[in-house]
Amino acid sequence: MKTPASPVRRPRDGTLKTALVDAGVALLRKRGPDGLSLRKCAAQAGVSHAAPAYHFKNLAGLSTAIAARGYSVFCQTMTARLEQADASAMDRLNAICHGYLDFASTQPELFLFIFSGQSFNKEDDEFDRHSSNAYAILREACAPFVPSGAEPEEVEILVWSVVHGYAHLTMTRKADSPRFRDSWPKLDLLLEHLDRALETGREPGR
Amino acid sequence: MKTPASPVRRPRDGTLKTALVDAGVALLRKRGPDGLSLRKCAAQAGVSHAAPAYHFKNLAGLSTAIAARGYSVFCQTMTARLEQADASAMDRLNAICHGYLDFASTQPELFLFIFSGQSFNKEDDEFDRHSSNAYAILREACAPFVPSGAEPEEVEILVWSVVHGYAHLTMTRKADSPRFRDSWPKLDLLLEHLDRALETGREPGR
DNA sequence: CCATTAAACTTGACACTGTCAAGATAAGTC
DNA sequence: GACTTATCTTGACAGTGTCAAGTTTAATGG
Repeated sequence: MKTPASPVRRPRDGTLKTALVDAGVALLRKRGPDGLSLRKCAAQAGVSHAAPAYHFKNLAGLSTAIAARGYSVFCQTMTARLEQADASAMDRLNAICHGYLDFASTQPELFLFIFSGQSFNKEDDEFDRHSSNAYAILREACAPFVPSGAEPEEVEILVWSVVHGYAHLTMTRKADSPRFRDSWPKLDLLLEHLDRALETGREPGR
Repeated sequence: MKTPASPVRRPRDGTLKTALVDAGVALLRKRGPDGLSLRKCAAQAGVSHAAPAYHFKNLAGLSTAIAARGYSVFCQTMTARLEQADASAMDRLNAICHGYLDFASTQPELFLFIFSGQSFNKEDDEFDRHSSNAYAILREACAPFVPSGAEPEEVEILVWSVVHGYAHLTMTRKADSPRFRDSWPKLDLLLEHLDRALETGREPGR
C-alpha cells in the first residue's frame, strides 16, 4: 500500500557521498565539532539515518572524508597565493605561508578539525592523496633553501613549525584571551625572522 | 528495606571533584578523547551516573576541569626544566622550550586535549589560573629578549609559534606518516635558528 | 521483455550518551 | 532532636553510533 520512503532517488554516481561530506562540513561550521553526527548528516542530505554508515563504514570514516575535503581546500588556498607570487624562491615561500594562514582564518573549523589530533583512516585514498599533496606543496617551496648535503626535512619542519604554530595559536588562543586583543603580532613579522634564518642557512660557510 | 546505594561515603572535602578529574585524565589516556564520558568517569570514581553533573554542571565543565589539570602539569613540566637551567637568559629560554616538548611527548593526550580548539569555560577560576600561569612562565623567559620599545608579544609569539608548532606537528603528523620515520629533525636544530634570530633582535642596530 | 543479481539504501533494534527533575541521605546548625 | 542544606541517587528522555535484516532499484544477461 504505502510506498515506504524513496525520498530523493538520486542517480547512482556517488552523489550521496559528496552530499554527505558537504553536510558534514556545513555542520562542522555551524555547530562545531561536537555537532557533527552521522544522523544529522543523513537528515541534511535527505536520507535515512543509516545511509552514511553504508558509504563510510562508521563515524571515523565520515570524519576521514571530511578531513580529506579539508586538505583539498587547504591545497587550493595555498595554490591560490602561489599563483599570485613572482618567481623568486623567497616570494613563493612567503606565499604558501600566507596561504596557510588564509586557510586557518577563513576555515577555522576545518583547520582545527584536520589538526585536532584525532586519528583518521590513513588507508583512505582520498585522504592520503590530498594530505600528501599539501606536504608536497610545502616541500617544493622549501627546496631552494635546503643547503647541499642537508636533509630537506630540516628546512621543511622549521618553516612548517613557524607557520603552523602561528596559525594554530592564532586560532586556539587569540580568540580566547583578552590579553591579545590588539597586541597579536602579524605573520609578516615572524616571516622576517624566518627569511633571515633561511638566508644564512643558504650560504654554506654560514 | 534496601539501603539503596551509599557506596563510598567520602568526606565532604571536595575529594570527589578531584577523583572525577583523575578518572577523566585516565580515560583520556586509555581511550582517547572520544572515550571520555561523564558516566564512565562516574563509574570509575564509584558514584552514580549523575554525580559528575552536580559538580561540573555538564560535560563541558568536566572538560574544563581536565584542561585545567592539564595546564597545571604543563606548568610543572616547564618549571622542572627551568630549575635545571643556569642563570643565562638563553639557557632559561631553551629550558622552557624543552619543557614544552617534554609535556607534549610525555602527556600527548593532555597536550592535544588542551590545544584541541574546543572552547573551555574561561570563567572557570582554576582553568584561568593555570593557563595564565603557563603564559606567565613563557613571558618571563622571553622578557630579556624584548628590544627596548618593542611589544613583548612580538618575541613571545615568535618563540611560542616555533616551539608550539614543532610540538604540535610532532604529535599530530610524525606518528602518522612513514615519511618521517627517521628524518624528523630535533628541537635543538630549530632552537639554534631561533636563538640566532633573538640575538640579532637584541642589538638595536640589527 | 523478463528474470536475476548486486548495489544502495530503509527499517528496526540495541547499548550507550548527556541532561534534567525528583527523591533520598547524611552532615552540620540551632 | 528538628531543620536546613550540600551531596549525592534514581529514573526518565531524547539523541547517538552501529549492526542485522529487509526492501527497492538499476544494471545485466538471456
